[in-house]
Amino acid sequence: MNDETDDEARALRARRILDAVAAIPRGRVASYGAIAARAGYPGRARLIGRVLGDAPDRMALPWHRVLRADGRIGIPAGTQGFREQCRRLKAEGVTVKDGRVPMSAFGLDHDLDRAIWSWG
DNA sequence: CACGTGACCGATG
DNA sequence: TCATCGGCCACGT
Repeated sequence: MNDETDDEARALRARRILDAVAAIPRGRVASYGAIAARAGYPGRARLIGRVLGDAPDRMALPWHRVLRADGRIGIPAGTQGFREQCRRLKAEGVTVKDGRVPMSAFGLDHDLDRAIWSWG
C-alpha cells in the first residue's frame, strides 16, 4: 500500500532534480551538489547521479553539464558515457581537458560573481 | 536486517 | 595532488 506513495515521492524527486538540471544554461556547468541544493535536497549530491543514471537517455536533458564539485566528469573514465559527455561539452564551447572542466570559468557561481561584483 | 556500492562532498593531512 | 574519513542515502543482494 505504501508502494504508490513511494513511487510518487521518487517521481517528485526526479522531477525537481531533472528540472534543476534542465535549468543549467548552455555552455555552463554545475556540480552534483549544487543541483541537489537547487532542487531542494542539500547535502544529497549522490541522489543526482542516481536520478540521472535512471533517466531514459532519450530524454532531451543537458545531463552533460553536471560535473563533480572539482570539475571532473563523474562518469567513470573510459566508458561510453564519459566520452559522450566530453563530446557534448566541447560541442557547446566548454573546455574539457583530461576529463575535467575549469569550474572557475564555466561554473554558475562565476556568473553570479560577475553579476554582483562586475568582474570580467 | 546487514552489507557493499556508487555519475558525491568537504575537511584534513 | 593524492589518500582517508565521516556524512549522505537509494538499491541490490
